Amino acid sequence: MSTQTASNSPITNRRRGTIQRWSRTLIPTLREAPAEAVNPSHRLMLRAGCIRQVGAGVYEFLPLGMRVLQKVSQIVREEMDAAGSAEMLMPAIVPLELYADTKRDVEYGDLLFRLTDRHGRGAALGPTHEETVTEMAKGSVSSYKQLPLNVYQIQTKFRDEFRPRAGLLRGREFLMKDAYSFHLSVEGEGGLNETYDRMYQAYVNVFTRCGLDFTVVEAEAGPIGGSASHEFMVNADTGEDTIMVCPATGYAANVEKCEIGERTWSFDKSAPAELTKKHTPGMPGIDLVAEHLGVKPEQMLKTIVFQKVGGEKRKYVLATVRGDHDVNEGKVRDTFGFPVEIADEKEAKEAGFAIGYVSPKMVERRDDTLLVIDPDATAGTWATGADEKDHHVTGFSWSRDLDAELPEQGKQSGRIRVGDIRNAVTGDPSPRNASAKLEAKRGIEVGHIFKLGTKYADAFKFIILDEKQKKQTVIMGCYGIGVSRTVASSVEMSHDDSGIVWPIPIAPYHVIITVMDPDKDEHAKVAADLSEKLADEGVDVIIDDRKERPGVKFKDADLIGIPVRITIGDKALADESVEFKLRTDDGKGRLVEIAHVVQETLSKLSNA
RNA sequence: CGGGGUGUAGCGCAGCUUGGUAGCGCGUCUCGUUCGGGACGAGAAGGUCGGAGGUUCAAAUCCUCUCACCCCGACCA
Repeated sequence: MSTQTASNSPITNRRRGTIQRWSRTLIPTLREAPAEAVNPSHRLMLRAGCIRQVGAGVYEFLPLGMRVLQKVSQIVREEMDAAGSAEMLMPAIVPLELYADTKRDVEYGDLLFRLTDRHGRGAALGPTHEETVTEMAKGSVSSYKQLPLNVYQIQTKFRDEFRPRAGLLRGREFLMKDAYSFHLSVEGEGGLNETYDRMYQAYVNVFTRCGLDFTVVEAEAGPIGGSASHEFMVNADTGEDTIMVCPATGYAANVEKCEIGERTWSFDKSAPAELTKKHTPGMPGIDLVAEHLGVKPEQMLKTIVFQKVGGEKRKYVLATVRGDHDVNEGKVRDTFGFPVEIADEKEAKEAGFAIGYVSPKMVERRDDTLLVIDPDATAGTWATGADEKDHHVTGFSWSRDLDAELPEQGKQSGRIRVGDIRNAVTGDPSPRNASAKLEAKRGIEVGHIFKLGTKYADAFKFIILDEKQKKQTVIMGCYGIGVSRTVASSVEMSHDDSGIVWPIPIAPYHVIITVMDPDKDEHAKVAADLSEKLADEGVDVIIDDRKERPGVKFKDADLIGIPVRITIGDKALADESVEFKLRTDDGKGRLVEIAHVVQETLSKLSNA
């Protein structure tokens, strides 16, 4: 064992590496993964002894997993500090009174873990901390001279997800970095935009340093408008999110937000087929009906009933897209400029909508109803609902069968409009380059930056005087990174049949020294000497000193994914050498003279 | 919250239909032989069969209730 202390100097950041012995830490690797683990990251992190499940969506980090979590946290910390954010720590327990003004406890609903203390006072385990930090800032920032301000914390967050899944990817308890900034202006020096751009760059730095393959996408716009929100997505086929990418321009957006390039449209006047009513019992869904009628989903119209949010009288918005497309609520909202939500089924039925069998013709029967049609759902004849339970029609033509004024290109103002209201799909024209086509990819959201504006400052009446002695509501931004999710995403992105392949910057150890025979003094001595020298250079080393057969150690080394493996055995030692192998190399590695191993390791760790 | 499924040793599973002393593989411990990609032999430890109630001479097995976990969907600042 080393007698040296962990750090060489109290004032430099030069960090001495860690030396750990496998036999003296806890890395319970498994040959078989628990049956419930389906995702690669979940399976492999369990098998590699990184984590263990304690309850639904609740995991403990064992020493190996903890080291990765710490490495990611440290990178986040360094980049946040460098970008001018100051670390702090807020409580996990948030008194319910803090939500009194924002009503987010209601908004969150069951997602909030609630608790009651012995005095009957209500509190929540913080799912995020906008309220807490706004209250904190309001109480301690009283002058414009203290702004801009940017603070962050790395802390466990709690969300009682309906359905936790995929191990660390969607847990009910997870480690998150959340930052909050405060400003008096959006533009200019010290403004929100400046900090937002710095956070954007800091996030790019963080995920690049973590060795992740990621895409920054535009996300649902914030209240201030413009490109007010970005998500950082790790590229992985197993991701839950769909992102759309334009290969020509680099434009990338979450499918929920992705624009679609210009599409031509017209209301075809030809009507080759007659309008015929068909009995389609118990078939509200597109697929069933299409099969029953013998048409393809893309020959059908899908009409979704939305209702205006707020307002005294119910106002309905019909959104019609082609049967194989999905309506995008945000785009429907933007068409008429007021927020909408899917209509309450019971209420809509009472109002006369045959939910499941609705056709666009409902717009001509009701004055309180608007209609928006996707360009791809215009020309041609269609199968659609008959506005009557268990019935559909075929041969529907807009120009022949709708007794209402249809919009024309470039001239839209009435109750019926044509516009982009659906989710983009692969092959759609890019919004930035008419001749390029969008491609869909899968991603895992690991970071999200957001311009909040005055939402929280308004709620908390966080107002301070500017230098002209004018009252200004403070403008805020918030910036999140899912730290534990980042760890899991890395495994999703980087693994093979043998196990995890950690990127060097977040690997729990940089080097594993596999000692073939720990009982042999020579083996043990070379391992000890090498590890000390590597640690002096800042390299983290684990010595596999277990009395196991070589095959077991090799398999485990691959499973836990350490980037560099140094094997100490008789054959190599006879040549004053050890075997040197990268996790990504095949075979048993090549001989490197002991005198050159440190050099070789450093060079591989810094170049790879 | 809707649909489907599973709870038996640390992990993976069989046994349940047809009630009758709780089993297999891996792992763990001991001894021996082995020792460069998850060795072999012999022996051992380890389970109130998720929990509660019921039926029965007898329940892992049948019945009722309950809890937990997983998967699909809906949901996800």
